[in-house]
Amino acid sequence: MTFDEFQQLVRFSIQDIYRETFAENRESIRVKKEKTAVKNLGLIFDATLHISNNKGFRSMTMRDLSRESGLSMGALYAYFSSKDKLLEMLQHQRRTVTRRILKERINAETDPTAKLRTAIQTHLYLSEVMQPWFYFSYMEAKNLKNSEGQKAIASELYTEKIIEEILKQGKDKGVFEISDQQLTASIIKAMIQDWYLKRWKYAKRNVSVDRYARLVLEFVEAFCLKNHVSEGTLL
Amino acid sequence: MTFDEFQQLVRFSIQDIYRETFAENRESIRVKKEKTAVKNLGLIFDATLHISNNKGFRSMTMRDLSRESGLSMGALYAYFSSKDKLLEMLQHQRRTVTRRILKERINAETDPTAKLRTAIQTHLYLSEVMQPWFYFSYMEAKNLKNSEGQKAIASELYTEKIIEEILKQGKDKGVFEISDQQLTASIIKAMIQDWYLKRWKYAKRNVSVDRYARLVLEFVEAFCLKNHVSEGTLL
DNA sequence: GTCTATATACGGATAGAC
DNA sequence: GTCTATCCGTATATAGAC
Repeated sequence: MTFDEFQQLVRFSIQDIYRETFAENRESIRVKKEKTAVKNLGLIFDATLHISNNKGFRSMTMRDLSRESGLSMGALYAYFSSKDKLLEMLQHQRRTVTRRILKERINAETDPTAKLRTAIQTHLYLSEVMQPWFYFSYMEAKNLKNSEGQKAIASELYTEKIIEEILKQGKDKGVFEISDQQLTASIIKAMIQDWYLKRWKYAKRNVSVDRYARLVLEFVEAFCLKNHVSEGTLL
Repeated sequence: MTFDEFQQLVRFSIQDIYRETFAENRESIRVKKEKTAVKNLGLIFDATLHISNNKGFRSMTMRDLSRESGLSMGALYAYFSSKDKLLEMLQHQRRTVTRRILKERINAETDPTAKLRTAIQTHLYLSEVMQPWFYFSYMEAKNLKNSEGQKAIASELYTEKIIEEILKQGKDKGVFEISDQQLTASIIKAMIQDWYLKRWKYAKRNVSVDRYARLVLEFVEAFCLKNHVSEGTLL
């Protein structure tokens, strides 16, 4: 699977996220006309991610957000009740979408090597489409209050657990040779995360997501595959 | 080299950092008695790292810092002229120490495999001793203003460059088999960083830094070493 | 539905006593 | 060298006009 194929296959757009957000928050959002609401949620989210990812969510003032989104302070509060709620909404949407698509794609595969490859690629491709969201989620996770903070931790462990399970299956079937699935899964996750955490670096160097994915897979393959012969088996 | 050996070998303590900070900022620090100043810088840095790493530097108020450090607001400003300057001091010290020790340890080795092993271990061990500092540096990098922001980026690229150079040497000597040193170095760096970025996770699971280092080395070895035979060569 | 204007509080920084 | 008290700008959030 390449990034292009992924996009054709999954066919989801950031627009869908705005629509979904509106649907899930009909009660609290004071604007009732869907078309307006979805459009403005888009402006708000885009502006929030843009400003926050440059100087931090806490440093972004409501005046900043008002200026960049083109909506007045008053109008902004028709979409969320507080700045913290806005943070929660962004975090929630990112989590929901990730889980749904990851699950969907991995379940489409059967054998461990294919599952592992798909998990890694899908996660990378997803983070490519939603890079600002993933970066934001990671960087602002610790700024969340209690219950939301718990969800952020759970989310971090969620994808790791998925990889761990796949490694375990492969080990049981005798395909993988690993001593510690959990730690191995953690490290694989770290490699995946670097893609959206250091996006600026890779962009500057013209490293495409496909090239990055290939190298991660080569790394993982070299480490996990039994009787690994140079390359190709996992790719 | 194990973590214990590293500590014996390097013999540096966080106390040294406080002393160094005082020495480098004699002019701007209004407190002139070394003993008092070093003690209070310790209290200030510890409190800043503790609070910031839990809810972000921007969210930490001077009142928070005053409470946790045990110094009054007025006293705090005898050690730095503004909250931003405090951020800069922390970033600067972390960078300086890292560079000095990394350079020192790597230059002590000659052949590429030993250099690579030492680079990875030293970085991990350093980040173990100074975990709060490394975490802070990473998370607050984007909150820095222009010139300091540039330094943060340069610092990110610095260690990566070190690894890249080692990989290149090894490739030239025919020891490593890698197609893209730069991207490989990036990924190795990502694995190293995960150790201090997800410290809470590894602590909870009782993963020691030695165990983590071993796995990273196994990963790297599996990928880089020519005619890799199961294990042992790089370890 | 969206705007402007403003209430209210909180944060960084300092003055001046001890 | 350190403290308390306070100044003043700025931030979030809302009231009320349009």
